[in-house]
Amino acid sequence: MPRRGPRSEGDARQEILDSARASFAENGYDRTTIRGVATAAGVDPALVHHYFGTKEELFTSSVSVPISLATALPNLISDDADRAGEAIARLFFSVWEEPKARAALLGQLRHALATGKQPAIAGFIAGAVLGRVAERMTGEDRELRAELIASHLLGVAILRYVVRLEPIASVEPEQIIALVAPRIQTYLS
Amino acid sequence: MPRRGPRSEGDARQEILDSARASFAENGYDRTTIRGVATAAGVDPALVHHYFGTKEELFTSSVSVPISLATALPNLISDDADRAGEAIARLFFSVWEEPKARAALLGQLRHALATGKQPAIAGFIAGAVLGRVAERMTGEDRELRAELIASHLLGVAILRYVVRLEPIASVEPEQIIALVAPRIQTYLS
DNA sequence: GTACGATTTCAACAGCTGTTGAAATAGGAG
DNA sequence: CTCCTATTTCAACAGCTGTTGAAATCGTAC
Repeated sequence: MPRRGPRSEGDARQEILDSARASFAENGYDRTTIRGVATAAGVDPALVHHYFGTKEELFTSSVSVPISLATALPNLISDDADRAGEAIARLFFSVWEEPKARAALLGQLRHALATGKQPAIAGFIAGAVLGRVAERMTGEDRELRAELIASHLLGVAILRYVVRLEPIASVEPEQIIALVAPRIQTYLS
Repeated sequence: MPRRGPRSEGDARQEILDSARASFAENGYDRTTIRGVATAAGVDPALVHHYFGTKEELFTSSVSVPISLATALPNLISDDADRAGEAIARLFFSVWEEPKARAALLGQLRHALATGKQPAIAGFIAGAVLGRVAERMTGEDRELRAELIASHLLGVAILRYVVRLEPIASVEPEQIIALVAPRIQTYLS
């Protein structure tokens, strides 16, 4: 079945993307090398530059996986206000426990933490999550309380997925949800 | 007044230490270069290696500032159990709001996050803080609840001092304490 | 003054990095 | 077969990195 363009398109390309995503998540941005990614993918370093341009573009391409967070969040709060905290916590883990999304989020998180610049993480956390949550909140210090919710979940993600501190790293998500959800709930109202 | 050894000891040495601490806190470990530290201190790069050995040793020397956390924590919990959450939050900010300690902690935090290895941050967070807190706690999941307290404070530190997300970055510490302390308190008992 | 030790600098090494341009290879279209 | 295009590799560049050893500078003791 002949087609226009390369027949095996996306073969080596996909392997490069997967290797890059894994390395960015595991080693962080600075310690990820083009040569390392190429070797892990079994190709020449120049091929990485051929498909994706610079290292920063490779990073953007590899950690950009569709996250259903932004669209799902508003419903959580408006639907059942009493269990919104639990719903947020559950959604948080449903995303982070998926291997591919976890690797992508780890890459973005470590990159934002390494550079320390707002644009990277502002569009990541603030834009996608915080804004949606704060919109539906009421009372004083809406934005600050929304950021406190984010800070708690962010800290959990770091201790569990980056630092892998025990026992929080190996415990079942439900056990964490049961503990965190009530505290999130008190921030919401 | 002649003394044995160099009379101006600790002059350039101290400037190197300060420049290194500032750079590790501002740029992280990987993006901190010996040449950059030397230039900021107004000395030759070789002098940095003369006083401190390798880059890792320079890092250890510059971010090791005495933190009063470990000794102060046990008292906080045993003394007034009802306000232990507030006391912990207040102690947390009393350390982080001091510029020199903040720079040192930022350096250690970014280093631990960049490498992702447990030894660095395990001895830092788990050893110094979590152990002391968990010791005084009662009930089920002591360690997990202690780590959840740590995760919240860790997230606050990252959003406020690393990412500098508004409004949490510019708000008065007391305002954050007033909101965070009650949630910490519920984790304790 | 000379001598000596600490402080500081010069110059350079070997290694790794991102990146690039040209060359080689493949596999289907005509 | 030949041609063409896409895929892939080779070889190398320029730059920055941590690190080192020898040389120079400085201040004090004698």
